[in-house]
Amino acid sequence: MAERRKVGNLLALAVLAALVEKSMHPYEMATFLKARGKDEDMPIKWGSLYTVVANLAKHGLVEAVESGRQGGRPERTVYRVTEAGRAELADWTRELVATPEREYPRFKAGLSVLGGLGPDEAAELLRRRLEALERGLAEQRAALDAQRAAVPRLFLLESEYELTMREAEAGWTRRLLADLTGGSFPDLDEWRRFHESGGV
Amino acid sequence: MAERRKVGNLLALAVLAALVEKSMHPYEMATFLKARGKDEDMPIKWGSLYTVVANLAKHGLVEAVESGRQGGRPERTVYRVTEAGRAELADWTRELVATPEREYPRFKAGLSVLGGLGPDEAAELLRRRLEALERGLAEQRAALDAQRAAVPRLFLLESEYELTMREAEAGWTRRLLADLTGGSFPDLDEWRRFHESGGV
DNA sequence: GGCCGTATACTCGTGGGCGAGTAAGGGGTG
DNA sequence: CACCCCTTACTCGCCCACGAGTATACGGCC
Repeated sequence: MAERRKVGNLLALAVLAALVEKSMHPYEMATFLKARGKDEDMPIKWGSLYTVVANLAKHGLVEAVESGRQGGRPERTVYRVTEAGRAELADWTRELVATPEREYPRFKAGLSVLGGLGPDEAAELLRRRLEALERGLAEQRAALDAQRAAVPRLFLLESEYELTMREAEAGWTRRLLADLTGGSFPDLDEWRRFHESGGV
Repeated sequence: MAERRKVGNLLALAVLAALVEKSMHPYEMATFLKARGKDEDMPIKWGSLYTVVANLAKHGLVEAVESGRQGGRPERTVYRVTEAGRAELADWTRELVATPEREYPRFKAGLSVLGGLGPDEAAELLRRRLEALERGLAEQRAALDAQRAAVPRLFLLESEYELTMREAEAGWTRRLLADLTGGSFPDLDEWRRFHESGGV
């Protein structure tokens, strides 16, 4: 296949996107990306920033442009995105948007081992999840509405998307819970018996 | 905070769940888990299996029970789950089910840098995603229906959940696409102009 | 009966990710 | 004017994940 991405960490995507707007030194990227709230969109670990920038440089996607020092502060290296970097950013974006990838949410892993617990505990856990989910939803909805006035929709797509997905999850959980407590879940007794005998 | 999980890799969760059913040696776990299709539920890399089992052993969650050889084959070490292992499995399951965690689907990352592309290309990419999504949905629905007859619902929850989420994603994408092509997306012209001037 | 492909069963090296550590300037306060 | 803490700006080193490699045996086919 088309050889794997030179730098796979999504933090690299954020860095490229930032450098397209303006050249920066790493620490500035961090504040810039935090201000933009990009760390809400991707699993960003700031400890990886310098490694990632170095890797981008190694592969010619960014390049050092200036390396001055101000006062006695540690030296700062300002980076600029290269043509190859722009191309990589565009290509990567295309891939991320056009190609749905198999995702592995942790909840799915949890569901797949849920049988090990009893049905009553399972229901209780789902209730807890649903509550947390609904609290979060209220917050997200409020935050989105607040931003709608100030920010163009283009920059709210991620939040819109996440909100929609969370709503779907809450809906599914609510239905499952109803089946479980309403008794319309099949083989409930078998599950309970199996667990009470094989369990702890 | 309650100190991080001893072994964090989700493959460890699958291994624990397998060993609760019966003691096994690592290679057998792999075939067992593949047969159960657990690699659909979690991002499992088989290259990590031996590392993960060793780590579980190191932390006392599983223990070696027998280490014989059959014929001239390489030595096989059979592992059994310990009491601590059972407890960890139950606790981990509870956490995964009851606590919604902030997830970072790659599509979200893609959306967050979509502005870098023009609106026309964006629409085209979304169209491609939607098509792929719908193809996948048809398959998943068929597979689920086929299993409904043979497998208790308890073991189909992960698939049900995933199906629901994918449907929600397809729905959102479809609506966004309609807004984009129907002209009801705000600031479309600004976006286009910005891109045509600042772009390549 | 010899050959080959596939299943069995691991081993190992590298490379990246990430947390924790470091160190100097600035500015506010008593 | 001395102290201290927060911000700026990185550096380092461990550890784990994972891909690629290895080695034997069994079964089937010609």
